[in-house]
Amino acid sequence: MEMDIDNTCKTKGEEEKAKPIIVILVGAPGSGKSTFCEHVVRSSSRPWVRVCQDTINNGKSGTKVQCLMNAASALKEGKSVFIDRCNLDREQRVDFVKLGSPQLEVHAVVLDLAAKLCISRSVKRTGHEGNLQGGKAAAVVNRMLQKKELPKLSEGFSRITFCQNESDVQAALDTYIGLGSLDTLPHGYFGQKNPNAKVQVGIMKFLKKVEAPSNAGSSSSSIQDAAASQIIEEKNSCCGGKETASSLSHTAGEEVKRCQEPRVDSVNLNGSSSYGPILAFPSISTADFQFNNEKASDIIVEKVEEFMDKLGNSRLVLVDLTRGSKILSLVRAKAAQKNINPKKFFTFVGDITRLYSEGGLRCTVIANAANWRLKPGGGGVNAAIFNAAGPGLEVATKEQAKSLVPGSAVVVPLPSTSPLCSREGVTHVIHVLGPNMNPHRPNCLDGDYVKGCQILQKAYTSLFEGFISVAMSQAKSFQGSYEEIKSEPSRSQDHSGDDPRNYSSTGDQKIKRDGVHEHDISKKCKGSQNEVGTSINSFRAGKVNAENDKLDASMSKAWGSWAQALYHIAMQPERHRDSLIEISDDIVVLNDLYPKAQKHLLVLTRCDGLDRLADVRAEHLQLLKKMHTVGIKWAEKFLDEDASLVFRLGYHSVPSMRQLHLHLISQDFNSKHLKNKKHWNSFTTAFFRDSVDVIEEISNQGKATLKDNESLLSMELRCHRCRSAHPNIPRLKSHISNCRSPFPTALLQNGRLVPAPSKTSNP
DNA sequence: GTTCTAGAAC
DNA sequence: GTTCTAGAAC
Repeated sequence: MEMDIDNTCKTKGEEEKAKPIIVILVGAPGSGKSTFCEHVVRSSSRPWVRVCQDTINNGKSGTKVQCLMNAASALKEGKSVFIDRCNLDREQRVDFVKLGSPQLEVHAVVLDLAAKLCISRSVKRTGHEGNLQGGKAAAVVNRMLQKKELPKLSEGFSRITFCQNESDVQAALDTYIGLGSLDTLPHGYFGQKNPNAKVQVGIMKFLKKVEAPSNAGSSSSSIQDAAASQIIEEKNSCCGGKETASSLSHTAGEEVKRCQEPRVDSVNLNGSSSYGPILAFPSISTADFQFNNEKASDIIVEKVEEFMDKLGNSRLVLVDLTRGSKILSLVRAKAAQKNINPKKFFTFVGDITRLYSEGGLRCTVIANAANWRLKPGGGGVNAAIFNAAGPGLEVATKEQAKSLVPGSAVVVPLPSTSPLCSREGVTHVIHVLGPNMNPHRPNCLDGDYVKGCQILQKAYTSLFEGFISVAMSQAKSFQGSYEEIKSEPSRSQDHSGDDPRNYSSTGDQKIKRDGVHEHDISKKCKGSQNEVGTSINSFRAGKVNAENDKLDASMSKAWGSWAQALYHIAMQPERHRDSLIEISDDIVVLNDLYPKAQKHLLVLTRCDGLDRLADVRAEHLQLLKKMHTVGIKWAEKFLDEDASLVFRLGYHSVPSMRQLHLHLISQDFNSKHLKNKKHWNSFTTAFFRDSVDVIEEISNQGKATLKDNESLLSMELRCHRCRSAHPNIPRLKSHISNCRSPFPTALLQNGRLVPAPSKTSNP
C-alpha cells in the first residue's frame, strides 16, 4: 500500500477533486465584509460566488432564504461561496453552516474591527448596498454589536479566522486569494483564541504565557505558512487587537484582561525567585595537584550536602572549563544520587572568569584554586583569575593574608575597579589551597590519601564557610533590593549610603578581619558582616534571577532516581539484556517501556556524561550519525512488516530521562500510553528535534537548538497532520485515528519523515 | 518517566 | 453523575 503523505501524490479517488468552501463572514456593517469578498472574488483562481443579502434581490436587499438558495446552487456547481451578511449571532449562522457536508468545508471569517471604525465607515458611505447611512448608523452598529456572538468550531466550522485590525484582514485576504481550486487550509482557530474557553482550555493556558503584547498584527498569509505560523497569529492577535476587542464586546474585554496577565506573571516570575548570591568554585586539587577524581567528587558532594541547610538562599556551582570534564560528570551523578537540590547546587561548563559575560551566570563570589604563596602565575584557574582580576586582586589579597596552609581559605573583597567586578559582577574571590598529590609541586602528600582526603574536606569546609559569611551580608542586601523590585519597579535614584547598590562608593572600604577560614575555626567567619553594601549590583534586576532560574532548568537539572533507568542500561547493558533488542560498543536499542505509538524504540548512546541534547557537541557528530543510521535500520525493518507506518526520528529538547536517547516513533500515535498533553506535544511540536536537523546543527554550529519546553509542552492539542485543534486528549485521539491529511510540508522535507519506499512500476 | 487523585469541566 | 486535566509524589 502506498502512503499518501505528499500533497502531490494523491490517490486516484481524490485526484483533481476540488473541495468547495463556504465562507461565512461575520461582522458589523462597515466592518469590510463586502470589500473582503470583492477582493477575493476578483483575484482568486478558485471560482467564488458572493452571496450578499443586501443586493440579492436584483440589486436590492432580500431575505435569508434567498441567500440560502443562492448559496446552495452555487455550491452545487462546485463553486465556493461567501455569505456576505452580518451573521453576528449563532442563530443567524446556523442555516448556512448546515449547507456544509463532508465534501464541503465551512469556514468563518470574523471581521472584528473597532466599533468606532465600523460606525465611521457606515456613516461616510454613500454607495453601499446596505443603505445604512447617516446618523442612524451608529445606533444600528451598536445595537448589532450588543448581540454579537463570536463563532465557535463547535457550531460546525472547520476553520475560523479572526481579524481584529487591518493587517489581520490583509493576511486573511492573502490566504483566501492564494487558495487555488485544489488547495485546502488547515483547520482550527486562527488569529484569536477560542471565544469560549470551555472548548479549548489549552489555548487559553498557552496564551496566558505569551510575553510582550505586540500590535504588529499577523503577517502570515501564505497557505504553506499558515499551519506553521498559526500559533504566532494567535499570539499576536490575542494581545495585538486588545483595543478593538475591548471596545467591541464584553466577552472580548474579558479576554483582554487575560492577555495582559503575562506581564504580571513575568514580574512575579522574576521577583518570586528567592535565590541569593552564588559561589562558583573550581574543583580543588584535581587538576595540577593530581588528586584522584573519584575521591574528590565524593568529597565535593559530601561537603555540598553538609552545607545545603546552611546556605540559606545562596547557591553553589561547580565550574569546569571543559565539557565532558570527568569531575563534573562524577559530581553530577553523585549529587543526583543524593538528591541534592539542583536549584541550590549545580555544575557549569565555562570560564570561571567569564561566567556572566559568556555564560549568563551571575556569581558574586568565585573561588580560586590558589597556591600557598597566594601569588599570581602558575597555570590553570589561579593564573586565569589573577589575570582577569587585574593587579588589584594581588594587592587586596596581601591585605588579608600572606600565605595559605593546605585545607584553608581566605576571603578577599575585590576592588570595584577590577574588571572581574565591573564586567562579571564578582565581589569577592576566595582563595583555597587543597592537598597536593603532584610530586613536582610543594607539600606533596606522596600518595597519602587518608591525609589528602582530610585536607580536601577541610579546604571545602573553609571555602563554603567563607562564602556563607559573604553571602549572609549579600543576602541581606539582596532582600532589600528584592523588596524594592517587588513594590516599585521604577525605582527612584535617591538612596542612602547603606543601599546595596552603591557598590562603587563603598566597595573599596576595607573590612579589617581575620579572613583566613579554617575548618575548625568557624567563628572566624564573622568578619564580613560589616560588608553590607559591597555586593549587590548583580541582584538588582529581577532579570538576572530569571536568567539563572532558566539556567537551572536547562543546564543543571539533577536527575531523580526514576530518571536514571536509561543511564543504568547504557552503563551496564549486559544486566538488562532481556529488555534490549540490539547491543553494540557505543549504542543499545530498546523498546520504549511505555510506547506512545504502535512502534516506539529508543536508540541509546552508551557514552557516559552525554545525558541530553544540550550536552551534544561537534565531537559527538559521528555518534549522532550512527544513532540515526541504527534508527533508520529499525524503521526499515518495521516498514517491511507494515508499510502503512510512517516514522520520525528525533530527540526531546529537554528529556525526562537521563542518557541521550533517540526516539524512533511511528506517526500513528496509537497507544494507550499516550495519555496527556505533554506526551502529545513532546512528539508533535518543535520540542521534538528531528535527528536530521540535530545532525545538521551540530555539524554547522557545534551545538543543537533546544526549543523552549514549557510553552511547547503546554500548547493546545493539534493534529500532527492537518493541524486542527482539539479540546482534549480523547477527542484528539479519535481524530488522529481517522485523519488522513497529508503531513505538513516541513515534515516531508529533508527526510524528517520515513515512510515505506513508494512502489515503483517495475514488476 | 508513571501513578494517584482533587477538583475542574462537562 | 462522569470525564478529564494537572500537580504532587515517587
